[in-house]
Amino acid sequence: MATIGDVAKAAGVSRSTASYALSGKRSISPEVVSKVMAAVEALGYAPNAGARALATSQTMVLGLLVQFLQDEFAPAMLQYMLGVADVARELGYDILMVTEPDGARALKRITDQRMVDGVVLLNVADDDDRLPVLRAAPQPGALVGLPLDCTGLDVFDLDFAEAGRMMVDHLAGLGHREAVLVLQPEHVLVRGGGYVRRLRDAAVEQAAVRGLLLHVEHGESQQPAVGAHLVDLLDRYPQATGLLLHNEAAAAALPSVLNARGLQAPRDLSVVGRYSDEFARTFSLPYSSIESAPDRLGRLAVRQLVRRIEDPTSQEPYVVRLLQPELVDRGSTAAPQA
Amino acid sequence: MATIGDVAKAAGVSRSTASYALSGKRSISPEVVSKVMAAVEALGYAPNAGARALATSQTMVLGLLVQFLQDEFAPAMLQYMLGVADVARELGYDILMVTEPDGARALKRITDQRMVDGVVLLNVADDDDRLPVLRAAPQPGALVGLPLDCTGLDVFDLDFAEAGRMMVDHLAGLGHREAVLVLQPEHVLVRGGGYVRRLRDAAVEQAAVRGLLLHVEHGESQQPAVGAHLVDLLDRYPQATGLLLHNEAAAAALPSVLNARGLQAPRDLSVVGRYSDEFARTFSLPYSSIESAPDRLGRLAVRQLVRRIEDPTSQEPYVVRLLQPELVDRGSTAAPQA
DNA sequence: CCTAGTCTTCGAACCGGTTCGACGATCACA
DNA sequence: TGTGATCGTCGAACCGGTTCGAAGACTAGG
Repeated sequence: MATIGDVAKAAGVSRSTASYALSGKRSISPEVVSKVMAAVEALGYAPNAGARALATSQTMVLGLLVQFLQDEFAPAMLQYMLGVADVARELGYDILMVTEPDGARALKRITDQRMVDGVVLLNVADDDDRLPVLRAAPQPGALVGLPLDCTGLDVFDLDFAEAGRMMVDHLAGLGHREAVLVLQPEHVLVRGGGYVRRLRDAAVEQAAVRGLLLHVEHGESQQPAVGAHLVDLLDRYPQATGLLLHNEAAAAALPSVLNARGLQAPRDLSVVGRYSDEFARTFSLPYSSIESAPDRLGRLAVRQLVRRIEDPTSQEPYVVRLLQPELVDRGSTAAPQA
Repeated sequence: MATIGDVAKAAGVSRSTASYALSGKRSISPEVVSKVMAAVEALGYAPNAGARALATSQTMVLGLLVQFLQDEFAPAMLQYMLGVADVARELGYDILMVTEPDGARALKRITDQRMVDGVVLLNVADDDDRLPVLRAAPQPGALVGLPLDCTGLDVFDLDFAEAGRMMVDHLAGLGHREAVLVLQPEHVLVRGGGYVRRLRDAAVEQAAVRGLLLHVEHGESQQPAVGAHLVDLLDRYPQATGLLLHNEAAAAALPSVLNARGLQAPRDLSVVGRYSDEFARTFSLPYSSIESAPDRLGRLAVRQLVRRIEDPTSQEPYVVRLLQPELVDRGSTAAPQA
């Protein structure tokens, strides 16, 4: 494989001149530049990433830490990843994907060894054990998911509290007086999934304000338990005219459950979910939902991360950006029947 | 950040001695080894990946080339990726994930720049434009997906022809005389998705052998077209008692379609799919199916790839391994009603 | 007592880039 | 005609590891 030394020799110049001709960091005469370019072409030269990383202490690689936790919905994670990968490439970075269960150790490894210039953490929990490692690392990091303590980090997430309020307002505004809120499994909350708590608490509070009787339930995440649980809920709350779903698996399972009972939304039940449009299309879900915008979050996180990488001296304060949720109307809600 | 020079100084030895103490490639006295270890611990030393890559010409990173093509089912891809990532880490490798639409160029970039020690290609098409690049690269590669020309590469895939035969045999064996086979969209075949062709041709041939009247149809991949198409099929082939699905989106959409018509499997229709068990659980699909074992394929590919990386002189012949499909019985087939 | 061999350790070179300081040539200006 | 910039290029050092050859100390054997 050709090195820059070979290129220099072929062009009849020194290594440093070849380097400057390629980088443009010093002025080099046009003739020399074109001779160097010709040599590059002829030899098929490509700079060695390791050598360049050593010399510049930049790898042009971003770490992407994903965790595929039991009880969380894997396909949803993919959308964050794709957003991240997309915009990273646009900005000239490659992605080192790390899926190890022990995220803290993996993070320590890739930052200590200088494999990456920065890191994006997905699936951040309230009290995520990766955060102390990230704060101690010399590379900057960006989070997708809001932890309890955000100091020293750029954080991006959906405003789940606002999402909870929106769902409640939407149903209350249509005149509903009783509804059921199906959350992620309790598991997820206990493990530190703060987004579940934030949506729940805000929904409960807003329900009180609007005079909506709201039954809060933790759902399941795997079939057939998801379906059975939904059936059970329909039995237990026969008065409820609204259903709020903060649980992908439950949303995906709902059509069959309603079908089996001969129920239709919005005729018999108004339904509002919280999932991405992409998800809705994949599962052909006919329910209005609050868009969770995973790819947008991933993109924002990378953009901010790269800004920090490329201007390390910047005193720009750390951001905690909570995206304003939007309700996508798919016509699954209406005023309750008299 | 501490370098090996700092470690050496702290331990009172030369850099080379420190290196040998850590790698164990030459015998070093136990006292010196423990002094070096202590220094490593005290300084929090971790070797710089770039420097090590430069010196050893090994990056301990594998490239993973994924393509998220329109009309192909994205969540299915995730499972291949997870299998690959898992076993790579077990073997000490990290994963550089590349999702660029122009896979050939991306592959050239990461191999030319020596960012990876080897490459796994997912989603390989009949006449994949990444293959010439891979064959010309100095690093070995492994494919998941069978192209037309396998020379010089290790290839892993499900035996789709056998899968087609198995589906047909299963229904024919139960006494069915007429069935519909729903394939991936024609798009996928035209683009070079050989697995569609292989399954189809084998199914058609076996249907002739077994005297089964088989209607071959290309399905859709997005809602609501998928569902509409299934409805249309039920109308067009009222005599068919069997349904074969080689199309994830169609499988996912089928429950609602059957429900809406008041049909049940296997009472009214025998159904056999071709998707992974993981997929079946996620979508709570009650249909028997041929397991496509994506994570197993990913794991096999990485194991073989790493074997090649670690023994580059090996004359071991290239393998083309087609996994024997297995039918997972979920009770959705029965003898046709008289 | 001398020599050959073993065990540890060290110094130097190398991997392939980037970058700094210096140097010679050219040019404008006094 | 001498002086000071400016331009283009080169050599050398450096990034942080690994590895080879050699050298010194010590041991064993003749």
